[in-house]
Amino acid sequence: MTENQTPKIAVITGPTATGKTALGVLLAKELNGEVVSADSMQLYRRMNIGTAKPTLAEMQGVPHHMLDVAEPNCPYSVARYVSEADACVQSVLARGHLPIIVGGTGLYIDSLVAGRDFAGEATDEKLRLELSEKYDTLGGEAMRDELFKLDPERAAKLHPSDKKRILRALEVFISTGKTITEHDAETQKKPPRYDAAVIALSFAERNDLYDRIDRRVDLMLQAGLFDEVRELLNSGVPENSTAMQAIGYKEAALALCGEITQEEAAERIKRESRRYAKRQLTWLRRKSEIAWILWNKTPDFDFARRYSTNFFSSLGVI
RNA sequence: GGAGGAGUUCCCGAGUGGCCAAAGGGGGCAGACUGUAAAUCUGUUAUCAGUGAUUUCGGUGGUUCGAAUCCACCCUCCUCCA
Repeated sequence: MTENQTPKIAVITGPTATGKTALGVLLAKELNGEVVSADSMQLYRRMNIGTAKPTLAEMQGVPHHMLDVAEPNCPYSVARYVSEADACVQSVLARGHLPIIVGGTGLYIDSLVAGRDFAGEATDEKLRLELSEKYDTLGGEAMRDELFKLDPERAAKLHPSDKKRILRALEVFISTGKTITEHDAETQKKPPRYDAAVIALSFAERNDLYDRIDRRVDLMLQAGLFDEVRELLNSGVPENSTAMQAIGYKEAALALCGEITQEEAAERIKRESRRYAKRQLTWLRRKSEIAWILWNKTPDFDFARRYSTNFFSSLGVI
């Protein structure tokens, strides 16, 4: 009786280092699922240690999608993620399996679930560069004023320093003739692509999360993060590529070229990871429909498995 | 033992009589977020109270209408001479 309903899928998210990968595999095994990763950095090939990408052993035979789908020297985007990940989800559904979205990139998950459209076809690098130079010479106020004439609604929401968003809003208008506000309104009108049951993992105490992050960074360092980054750099991945903006990678790159010590790099990686986790929490906290599992000191996967299963079945996902 | 120098709010660090709860940076906390999102941007950061009050600038006294800023003594640290 539910043939034409919005497909139901499961989502496991949460800040970094909370056990999403492990829980995803556990649930996939139990619920006949396949994992679709929602991680903006794990999708790059040859970036394994620093992204905490699941190893073959950790995957335990569970199919994982959206891992290793791009070269580190090519830019990726939400738009591309949505179309590729959506194809994966569809194929999982076609196989009669449960798609389990696992990852911490909030924007990717939201966009995939909503089936969001993005304005414009491909990015026009030349236009982007032009706008960027204009911004740098004229300043944020002037550029925001310019946007105000085209799209006052969006301009009012943006801070003059918010270069990326001001430029994107301008870029959308120039390349499509429509304001980004109009685009947003249109895509918001569409019904969600999927009916997602979202579980978020975190720790009851912020300090426990932070301790875990620190410990994991130490493990990454021991596992050879610096070597991994050196290889990427040697293979010609530019330092300003999107992939190299990943936490752990940019700091390691600085240490490798001697700008900072390895100790300093290690500290920065920890600090940036903690901050990242905080931003992830900010993103997730405003979503009311999320079911949170808050670890007490250390993950309890047996509890999480039962809790998640109950939650999914109560929502008719399984 | 002698001669200099320094101790500032979570940290670094400016501040030499009122405009100082104290620049700036870091860190923390909070927020935003629709084609770079592990990115980017913003706000806030002594305490209590709704424009006010209270406690801060190593310690204790003092000068002054008024001190982080001046004086005395004390404590701690650094450099140099012995």
